[in-house]
Amino acid sequence: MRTRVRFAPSPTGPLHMGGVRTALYNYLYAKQHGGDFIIRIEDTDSHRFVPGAEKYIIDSLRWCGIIPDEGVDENGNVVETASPKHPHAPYRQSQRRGIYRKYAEELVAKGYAYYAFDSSESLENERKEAESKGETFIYNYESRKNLRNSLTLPEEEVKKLLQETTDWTVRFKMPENTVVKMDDMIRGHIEVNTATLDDKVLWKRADELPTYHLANIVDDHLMEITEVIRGEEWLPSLPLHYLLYQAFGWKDTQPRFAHLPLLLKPVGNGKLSKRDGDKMGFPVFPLNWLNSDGETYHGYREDGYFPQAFVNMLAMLGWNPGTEQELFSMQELIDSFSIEKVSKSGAKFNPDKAKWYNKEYLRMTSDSELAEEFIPILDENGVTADKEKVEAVVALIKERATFVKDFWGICSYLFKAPQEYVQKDVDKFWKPENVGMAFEAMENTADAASMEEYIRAHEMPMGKVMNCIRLALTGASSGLGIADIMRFIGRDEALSRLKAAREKLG
RNA sequence: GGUGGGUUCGUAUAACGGUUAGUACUCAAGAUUCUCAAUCUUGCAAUAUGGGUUCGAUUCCCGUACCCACUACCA
Repeated sequence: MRTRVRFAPSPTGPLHMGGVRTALYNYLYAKQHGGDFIIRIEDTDSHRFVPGAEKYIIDSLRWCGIIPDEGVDENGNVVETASPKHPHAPYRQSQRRGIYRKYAEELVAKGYAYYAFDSSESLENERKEAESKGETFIYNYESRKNLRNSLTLPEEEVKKLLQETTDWTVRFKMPENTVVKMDDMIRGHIEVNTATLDDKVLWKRADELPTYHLANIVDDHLMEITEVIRGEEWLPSLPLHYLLYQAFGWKDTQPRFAHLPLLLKPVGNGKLSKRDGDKMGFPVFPLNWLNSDGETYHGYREDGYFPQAFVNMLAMLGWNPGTEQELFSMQELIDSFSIEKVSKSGAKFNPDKAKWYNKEYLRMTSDSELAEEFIPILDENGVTADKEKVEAVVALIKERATFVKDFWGICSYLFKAPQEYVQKDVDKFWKPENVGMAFEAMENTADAASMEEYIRAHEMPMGKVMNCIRLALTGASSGLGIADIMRFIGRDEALSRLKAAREKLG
């Protein structure tokens, strides 16, 4: 049987990095098994729909190199009409609404579900009432006996209500006392007694849409999904899903399940939320996202991360191959991924490690590619330089940077004379005797190499003289080697910077 | 509250019941260099807790503590 997995996001906002990781693990699993990775948009909650979220999700996955085989076309659009490549279209549940009702009614006919006529207000009242007594209201085998549904109302009235009202739902008739035995690819065997579960709504007449549970099971079945890999927040509804497969008689083709651990905040307790990023200065989202109230949330892409670094970091958050390898290309991830080695506990996200990954990828990127990314930044700073020269600069500085955007700050003095000098360094190195020696050494030599020889030959203090020169050339006493700097700016420019410094600093 | 899941250095994790409990990030020190960064070396630092099973438990079982999720006509 061909492996088919799906990523089924809800377009209720930007996809955060935890969601990207879920998609990634699905993708890796599919590719490793030579199967299909499918995208399905679960937009059965019309109230929470956020415009742009669907496109954001697909764009994010594309940026990460997570390309769906089915559900989304080459242009990044969700497929709406069936074709050989996308036989299960449409892939948006709101556009599949016609198919779910009959499945809901099939369950009612078989006695696995029933019609419920309680209004949301009356249920709200039940909840409040229970709460005031310190109890929790649950719609289950006990309470349904006293509520308005097709189990309690006379058949005549049920028929009438079904036809004349639109405020009813189909609820799953949770067995009263049955142990559901389940298996999870990550967590192993799990058992739950149905006595603690409630009668979940499966389908709503009001908008003629299924809820997550029904849509999910029906679509996974119709789309021939073989493994469901999703977040841990779904583990509590796994018994319901098992029971639904059983009720439909789809037990033999039921997918296997894997529930991924959550991504947690770097410090403190709780799961990673979009606010954490702003508070602690790291992105939570793959791409920038502009909120409806004008607020922008940072994305890894815009903050300067390489998509491969982001993906690599994400892959290692909750999974590792059991070896000491940390750097993986997408293909290597595909080859070595295994769902059994995914850890069971939530992982605190570590922003430092994310930066480390980017630094490693920066080093692995060729000077030529980095130069191409750097040239526009040089442009912005009013510098035009030919690519060959930029490549040479990049080669010198790439080990000192984490992001390409760091480059300018590290090497601007190779293109422009410093406008100001770091006071602390001035105090330390700009002393009359040092300045005198610096001038003597530079004026009497033609290049950096001979200058260094001269300093040595005349037994001048190398550190003091060089740092004095560096201060004049770069504006600070830290940075590249003097020889490297002078190779780029030339001896004459160096001398003129020395003179300029003497004018400004005395 | 109830149900389910989880718990190895600060963080991510490794260790098919037998290891001086390993690695990476962070941090600190040293080496190196004209400075800084990089690099190299070294160091700090963990099996939540109490029982049990076993010759032997980080690993298996039970209790406790703590953390997380779920408990909607949301996903």
